[in-house]
Amino acid sequence: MAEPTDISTTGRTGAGALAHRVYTTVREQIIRGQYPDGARLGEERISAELEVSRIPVREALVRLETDGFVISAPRRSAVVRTWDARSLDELFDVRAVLEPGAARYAARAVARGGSTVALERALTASRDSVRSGDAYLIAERSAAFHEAIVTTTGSDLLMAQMRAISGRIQWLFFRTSTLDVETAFEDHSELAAAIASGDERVAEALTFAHIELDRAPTFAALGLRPNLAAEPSED
Amino acid sequence: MAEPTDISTTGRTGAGALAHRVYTTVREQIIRGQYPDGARLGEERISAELEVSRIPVREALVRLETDGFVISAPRRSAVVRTWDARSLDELFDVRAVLEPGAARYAARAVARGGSTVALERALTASRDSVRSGDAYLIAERSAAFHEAIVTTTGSDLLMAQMRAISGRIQWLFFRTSTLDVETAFEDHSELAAAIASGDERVAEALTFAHIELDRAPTFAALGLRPNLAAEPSED
DNA sequence: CCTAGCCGTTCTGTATACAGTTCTGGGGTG
DNA sequence: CACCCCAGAACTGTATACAGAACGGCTAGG
Repeated sequence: MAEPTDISTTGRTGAGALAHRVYTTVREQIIRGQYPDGARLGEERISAELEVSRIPVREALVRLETDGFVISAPRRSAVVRTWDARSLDELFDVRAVLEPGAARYAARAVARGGSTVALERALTASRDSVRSGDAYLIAERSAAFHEAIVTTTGSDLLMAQMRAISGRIQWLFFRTSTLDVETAFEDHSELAAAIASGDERVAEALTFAHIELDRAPTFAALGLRPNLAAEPSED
Repeated sequence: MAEPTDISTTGRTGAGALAHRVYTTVREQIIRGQYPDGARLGEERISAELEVSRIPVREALVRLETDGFVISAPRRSAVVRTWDARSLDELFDVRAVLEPGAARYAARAVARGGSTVALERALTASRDSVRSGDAYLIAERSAAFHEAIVTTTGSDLLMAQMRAISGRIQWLFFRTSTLDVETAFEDHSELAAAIASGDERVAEALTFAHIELDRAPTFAALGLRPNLAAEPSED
């Protein structure tokens, strides 16, 4: 069963299908690291590769920019985004704000009779991916689980906010797939249970901890150092 | 002193200027309520009115959709968004998650030596707008103040998250300009002081209270009832 | 050998054109 | 009188075309 691709155009052939296909293709290639960091993504080249005109490519590039995969300046080619410690810290900061709050609302929604099927399905899919050992799939499903938490809140707007960073999260998970995926899955399992229990504070706290405890290992795996402006650096 | 319009294209003539102009124009018209709710925004009609081709109009409509001003389905004209109690509640939910967190990071940034000039400037501009009595200006400056809190964090990503809902906030402020703007300004003043003091918890708590205490009056001013799913409705 | 300025190439920004789909109004029928 | 069907109109999705700006290499000068 094809899950709705949320974005304006579903996967079916027809309206917006081309832009969507371009978006999906380039997005996966970037996540997989097929393009070197900072690679230029000329509209014409992409349109030639995927055999569409430049119009759908333009629309895809706009979405890729809002998703943080490329950076584009006026009159200049879009380039694959390069990540530094600061951007990564910002991502964790936003996650630390958004996801715990979402978990809180999710628990509240469950306590009020909301469904947890999305959460359970995402957890199951995540478990299967771990067993498969496919790093890309694991990253995709893991990011999808975090999205499912927000889905459980039932808020479209919160979901939109989450989607805005979900791509970055998936990218991150793929790049840090050397980390212990088993433990990560157990964390997710606990998290889902907490939300399903309906306890807002536990769900919120656990989500916050899950994210913050992942910050240091992620930086380590990427060979970066957290930009803790707290300690005055002696540069 | 033209403040940088943040988005890819600055206000200056040149690249992206047309799309930006279309975006700004239509956006203001929607906020001011020039279009009836649900009005259809045909690409061709807009392009004719503003004397540009459909291409910049398309790009503007995409941005207007992400900002929540219009809703568009494939092969159908974009329509001005109609707001209901649920969407409004979702907006307040997201604000209650995002803005307190932002205030916390803002206070932290200040405590670590970050600048508060953006905050102070926004506060001053807000005060001036209140004195002017121009409802649109008040709404604009008030929304800008909330953005300034996020600016103070120094996080581009957090700022992007805030911008995604900033338009909705401005729309809301304009529609509820019957509320006591003096009190709102005093709230903002307190908020700025709390952030400037560098106390994370106070800044966070005050922001949360400011938002939540505004929820009920906003609904009342719009003639809606909060969608408190807590109480089982007898429909 | 290195640096600065100029020119060609490449690419984006925008306009125009066409095909397919959706909406709307009128006419016909139960 | 109400409902359904159909044809024309309107609109979006996509392709192609052209103008102007940015980038890269080449040449000239120190």
